[in-house]
Amino acid sequence: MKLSTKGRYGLRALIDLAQYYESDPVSITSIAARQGISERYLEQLMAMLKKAGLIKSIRGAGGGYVLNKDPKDISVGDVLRALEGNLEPVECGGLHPEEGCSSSGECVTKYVWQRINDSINKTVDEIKLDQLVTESREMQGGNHNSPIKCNQ
Amino acid sequence: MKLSTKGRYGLRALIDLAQYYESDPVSITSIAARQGISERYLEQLMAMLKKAGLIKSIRGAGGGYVLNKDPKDISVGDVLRALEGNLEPVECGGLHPEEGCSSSGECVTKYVWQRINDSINKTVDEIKLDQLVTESREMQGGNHNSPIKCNQ
DNA sequence: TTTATTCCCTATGGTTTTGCTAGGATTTAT
DNA sequence: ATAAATCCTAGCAAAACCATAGGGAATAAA
Repeated sequence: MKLSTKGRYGLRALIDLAQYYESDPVSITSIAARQGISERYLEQLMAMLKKAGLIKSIRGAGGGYVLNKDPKDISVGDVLRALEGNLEPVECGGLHPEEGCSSSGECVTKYVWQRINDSINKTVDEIKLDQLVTESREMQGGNHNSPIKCNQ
Repeated sequence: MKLSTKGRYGLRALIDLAQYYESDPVSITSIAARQGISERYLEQLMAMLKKAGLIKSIRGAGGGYVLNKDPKDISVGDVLRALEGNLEPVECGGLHPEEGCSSSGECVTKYVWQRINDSINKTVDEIKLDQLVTESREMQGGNHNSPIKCNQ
């Protein structure tokens, strides 16, 4: 029941990127340095986010990544699902009739999984990147320039 | 971001057990047979549930397990946490000051993880075993005696 | 045109977790 | 005694996780 480093690092990277929305492309090297993440690993995460249409890339010197949408139109859910697959702790066949769960009719836990799945998706979809950028700017009003050492 | 078989099987087992609340002890063998779970594996799950104080055991012939509390006082959260550890997808140091996250001050994602954690815990704590037992009885009003083949 | 910078793609390997299986000990009703 | 149960520990194969690594291709600047 844990979110992997994909989701954790990836969200941090995308919040970082969102701070530069509508300015020059941001390189993996710079994001990795600020966030304390392996460049090579971050590459793979960025590829997934690109594939999901959340960011686009500019190749060559001076290139990097930029957001593909306004930060207010990207939810934490979009980011995490792009990196982790669906966020549902239980993929119950009974919830998706087409997958045909043989005991869907007499299954009680089905409703439990449904409620958990819904609550997670609702929660992450309510939070948009622009809110996080704002909060981040407020925090960094002070003058602490220390690099982020947080492992989350 | 998946619930392991511990949580899935264990919850089913405990709902099963809750159907026999205030009657004779129920053996692992019978629960395992009804739920289609390995006996030997279920043993280990029951040990965890016992350690958490949710059930108690009666040893020897004719023994088995019984709930240790009224089903209305056991939440799905109690069961899942007993089996999976905490249900928080991200254990962020910044949320538990005593663990001392060095970048807690400037960390934005902290609030994201907090909201996800809270929503999951809230959801699972709202659902009590007695509700599930009731729902289960309503479903089985029909005459479908088929064994459960659901893998959840 | 050359060179440095940057993203792109694929493969590989160590570590940890998961999902059991197994053996044998202990307790209790008959 | 015997059978029916729980209890306790160990072990292991498969999968998932978390990177690391090598080389290629595109682009911009010198």
